[in-house]
Amino acid sequence: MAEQGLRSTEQRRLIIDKFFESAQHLTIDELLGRVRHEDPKVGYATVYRTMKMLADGGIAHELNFGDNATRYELADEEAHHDHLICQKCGHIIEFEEPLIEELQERIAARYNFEIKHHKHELYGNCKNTAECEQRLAHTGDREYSK
Amino acid sequence: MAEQGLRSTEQRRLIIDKFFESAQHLTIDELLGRVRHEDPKVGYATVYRTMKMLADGGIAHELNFGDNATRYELADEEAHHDHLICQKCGHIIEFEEPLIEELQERIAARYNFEIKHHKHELYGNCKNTAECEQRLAHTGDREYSK
DNA sequence: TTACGTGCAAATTTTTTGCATGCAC
DNA sequence: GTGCATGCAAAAAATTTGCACGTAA
Repeated sequence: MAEQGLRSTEQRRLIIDKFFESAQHLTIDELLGRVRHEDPKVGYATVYRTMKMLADGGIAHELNFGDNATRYELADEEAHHDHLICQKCGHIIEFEEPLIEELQERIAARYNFEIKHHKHELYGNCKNTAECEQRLAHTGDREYSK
Repeated sequence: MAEQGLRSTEQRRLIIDKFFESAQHLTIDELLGRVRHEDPKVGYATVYRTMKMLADGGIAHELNFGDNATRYELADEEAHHDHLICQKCGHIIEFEEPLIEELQERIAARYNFEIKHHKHELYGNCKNTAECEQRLAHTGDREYSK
């Protein structure tokens, strides 16, 4: 695990477990909710600190979809993906498109620029309204709101 | 101008003027700085409210490049563009790439999704280090910091 | 005149920090 | 035992809001 001068504490293990096992794209609130299910005494600061740690270490990515809530997803060394975000139900779909990645590189070259990372987010609506409304209803997914 | 039940006040005129004439991508702080050059009594709230108004009206776009500072740019009915952001000097380059837009639509179709808008940001560094450092030095561009 | 806009300060919201105490090593 | 980690509460930082007063229409 993460033994680069980092301590393996009860809380960190719990937070990381919940993060790994979860359906992706959790907010701090959602994550803390799940953590507190198991140990109600864990504080916000610890979750913030732990996730920052994972993000710094490249294990997690910070996401921000414009609803003032930072989300985290598990980083995947192999493949990069981007996101479709439904603005009605909040559903997030991941996509990969090598052609776009290649075009990006071409654009960077055009402007004499070196890309370190990128963010490509498509906002809109699910066309399958039934599924969308259903997801909207059962927002018990969140499990936690202050 | 904007006569849909909106009043044309001294402050709004000043803020909008400064916004329009500026080199794009201003933060609220930068914008307020320029406004206060002319009228030191203008408050944050007015700038926030005015820019929110422009954004709602589709005249300005809100941007967020991950340094906790919302930026605004003039919206262009005609052409959509995306951004390259240098993480050293903060320089922002705009680009257009119809092929990417088309690929996006294809992706949306694949997932039965309707795109309303999107965000495509390439983060990295200027390869022309000289220009980059120079920009970094002359950050008097900001003109205002609390 | 009359309602909308402004400035100020206080309230919110999200995230970070300081510090005494606790626990991993 | 020693120092990093935690929890709490306070601090920051960005944005929003309430309210008395000003002003465009």
